[in-house]
Amino acid sequence: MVVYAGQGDARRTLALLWRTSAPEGARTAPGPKPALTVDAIVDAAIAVADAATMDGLSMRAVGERFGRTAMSLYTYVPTKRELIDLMYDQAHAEMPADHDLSGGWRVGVESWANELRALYLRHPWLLQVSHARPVLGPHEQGVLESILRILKETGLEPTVVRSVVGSLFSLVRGAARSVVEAGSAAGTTGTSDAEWWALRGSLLRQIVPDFDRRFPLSTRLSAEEPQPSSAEGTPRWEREAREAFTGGVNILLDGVESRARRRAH
Amino acid sequence: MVVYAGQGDARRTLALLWRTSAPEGARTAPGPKPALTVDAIVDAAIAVADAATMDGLSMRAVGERFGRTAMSLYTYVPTKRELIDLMYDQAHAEMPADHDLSGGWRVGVESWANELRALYLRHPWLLQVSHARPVLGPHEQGVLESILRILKETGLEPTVVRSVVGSLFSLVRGAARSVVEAGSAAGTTGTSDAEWWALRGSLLRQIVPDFDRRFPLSTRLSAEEPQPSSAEGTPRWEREAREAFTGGVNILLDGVESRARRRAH
DNA sequence: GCACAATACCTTATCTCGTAAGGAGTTGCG
DNA sequence: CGCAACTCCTTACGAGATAAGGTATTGTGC
Repeated sequence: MVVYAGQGDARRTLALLWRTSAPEGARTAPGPKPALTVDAIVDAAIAVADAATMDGLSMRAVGERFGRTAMSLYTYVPTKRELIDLMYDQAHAEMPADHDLSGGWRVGVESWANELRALYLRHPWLLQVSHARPVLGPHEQGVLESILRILKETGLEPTVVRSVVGSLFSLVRGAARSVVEAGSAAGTTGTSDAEWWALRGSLLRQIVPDFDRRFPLSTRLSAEEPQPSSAEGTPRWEREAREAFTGGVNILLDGVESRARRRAH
Repeated sequence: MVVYAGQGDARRTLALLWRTSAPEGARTAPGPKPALTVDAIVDAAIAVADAATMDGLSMRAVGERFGRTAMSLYTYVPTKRELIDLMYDQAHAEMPADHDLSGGWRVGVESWANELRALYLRHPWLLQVSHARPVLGPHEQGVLESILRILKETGLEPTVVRSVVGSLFSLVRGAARSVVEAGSAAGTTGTSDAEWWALRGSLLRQIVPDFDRRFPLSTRLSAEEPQPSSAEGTPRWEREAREAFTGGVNILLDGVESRARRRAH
């Protein structure tokens, strides 16, 4: 009845994350065998969140995937929060464990970043997982270890590595966020993104007639966007967002490279 | 009864954001005068969110600040979502409009980034505002205009400017996020951050005995953290986080500078 | 001054959530 | 066989957003 706040929770959560509960097949406890597994529940929850966004993720919805009630899940998972932590970590399992370093660390970093970005785009709800505390699960940890393995090649000192890793995570999350936002904005109203922006723009101009005067640089910047007439393949904003992202990563890596060179005489 | 989804909402929201409703004092409508204003409600909501985090932000809680019911707010604001958008934009009004450029663009960018980071730390709930669609309010726009004014000095082409701006926002948000997380993690359990990490670490080592072997680089990196024995002033993680942030910004700006130089022959 | 209509605010009700409490059926072990 | 552990269910509660509709207030036209 009493919830062991903090300590007890942390231990239980960590045990779940690292799946250190089942002692390898030996089942000697009475009572019905569990019909579900934590893994199955986590997968189902991920499917729900992928399909219906984070708002649609309710314990009832997850339970329904198994023809069960919401309450049945509480046998496997203490609260919804822990379930979300598990989902978060599980999603990171999709990242490849090893990165090809034959092309040099710079190529490695770029591919790591692109893969992480793609992961976030596949599971946009990841961006809404509010890390009130670090998750510390195996797969999240694996992603960290991956980038460290790549950056080891640079020979940079730990302080710089920490900065770079943090910056890379920020860039990836930020980039993914803006794509997801643009996509969902377009998706909600049913209009294409071009239409949506046009509508939004004309509305803005209508409501704020002196916009151009008040924000000349913003206006100029968006006016200077390349406007390819063709509308084939991936949407324009998606390509643009990707370019802005790789551009940002590249600028950062320029900085990293100059430091690495400086260090190596 | 029918909500004009998308279009109607967008217009109403934009009108609220830019406060283009009151025609300057001329009130000729019958009925009781409004006792509240949108501004007052937004300020109250910000106060609630500052004090009680985003979870504590309920329409009831905001209404109570005026001795009113939750429903009374709906006269001023269509839904909670719009209220949050208004809060988001209003908070950005705290950013200074002009930045001193006498120290050069590099100093300007750094101070802009630091101020934005400080804003996020003052209002951590900003990080939880899920931009299902861009807000496009005047103050958010002002912040964008500010950084563009600073970056204009670099003379870089628009594509690069876009990348840099996006990267800066990502870095700031990411950095703020990690500080907020660390702080709330320490705050929730009542333990200090040092204790919290120690506890977490020993728990991890207990539950995952082969952690060091599986994640050698992560282990080494955190072992190499500077461990000042003194515990005075700001917490260690806070200073560290700040250093990692300014470090990241600096690395990025190194990249920007090299491009700016390259461009200027 | 008075009826009317617009308006602000309230009460009530609905629906959705997470999850506490307390069964009821299931199953391995002594 | 009976106990005890275990899974899953029904029911219930309280909190939240917000729809519907009622009531009181107040400026305008007669």
